[in-house]
Amino acid sequence: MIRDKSFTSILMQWDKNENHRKMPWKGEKDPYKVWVSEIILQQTRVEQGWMYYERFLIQFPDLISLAKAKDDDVFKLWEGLGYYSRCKNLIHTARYIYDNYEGKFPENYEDILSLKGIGPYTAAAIVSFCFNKPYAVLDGNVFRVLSRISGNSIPIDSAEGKIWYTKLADKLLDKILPGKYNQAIMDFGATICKPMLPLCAACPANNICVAYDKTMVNILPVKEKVLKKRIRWFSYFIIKAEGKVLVRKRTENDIWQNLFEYFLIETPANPEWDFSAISTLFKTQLGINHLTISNISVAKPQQLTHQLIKGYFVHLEFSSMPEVLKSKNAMWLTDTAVSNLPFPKFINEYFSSPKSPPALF
DNA sequence: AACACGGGGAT
DNA sequence: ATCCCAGTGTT
Repeated sequence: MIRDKSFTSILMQWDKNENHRKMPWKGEKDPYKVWVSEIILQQTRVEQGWMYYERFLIQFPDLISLAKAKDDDVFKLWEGLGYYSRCKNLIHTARYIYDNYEGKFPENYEDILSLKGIGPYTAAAIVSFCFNKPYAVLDGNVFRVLSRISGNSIPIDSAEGKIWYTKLADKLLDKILPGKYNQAIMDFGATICKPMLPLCAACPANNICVAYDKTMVNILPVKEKVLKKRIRWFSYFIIKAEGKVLVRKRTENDIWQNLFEYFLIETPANPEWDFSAISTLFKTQLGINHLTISNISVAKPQQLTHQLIKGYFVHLEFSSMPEVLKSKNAMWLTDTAVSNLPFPKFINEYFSSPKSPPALF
């Protein structure tokens, strides 16, 4: 077992003298801003979230402005950041605090933990950073640092591991300066005790680090869960009629919930569309005699955490809006209206990347 | 307890 | 290719 006190004092000493990491939200005490930063940073690299944080606070500088915002405007700011349920919960919780706490962010750990989108990590971060309360954060950085200094190979994603690391984190927390300590251990994990190629030779804690002593640094922390992946085939039909295009909001319980998309046909395998097959499909399904396919492109595949999305983009032109395409969430919109809506990267990529020449069959 | 949820950067 | 990132909600 490691000598608890020494790690804490080593870390605080390192933070005071050698930690030069700077971030826009560091030292922030406004719980609204800290909350926004922590939600943005969930499972997201600091560098990736940085600009999103700054843009978010310009448009929604306080909780009131967020509570009164339109959903799609907030999602537009979140566009491209991923994990869109974070955005949904952010809106929901802003309105909840506005309605139930008179717009003032709660300061009690349990109250904060009960809010949608806020789990143990984010609640601990908010109360320690803003109110200096003694709650230890436990994120990917902390798991890694604690696993290595203790030399523990219990999987960090097992139930047993979570309990064990929670206890150790609570024990090592600096109870006088919990906010400083929490910030320090995450900075330390991000800059010294990195996942790959950690800077062990320069590490101020290498003399008490069990993993370093036993040359186990490269195998810790241990994870037990293996990611399952699947391929999905999305064929998008960009259907235009009377100067407008068919768009719908993704409301189903699936990826990209609350983002928008074009008319989608998902197939269990590569559909290998060609002009004739698509024409037949639409003529039979829609009872339409005439349609024009102006273009078919192969989509750039997109790798998500559990899924690989592949597919096609097909442009169709109708002389008038087909009745059968007026479904529940479907809307016919102008290009201007469409440009203000949030879309998945899979779709934005298609429109932003040069397609010369179009990848035809 | 197991699983889904995005996108990007490093190795 | 693979891993992992200032995790959380759902089933």
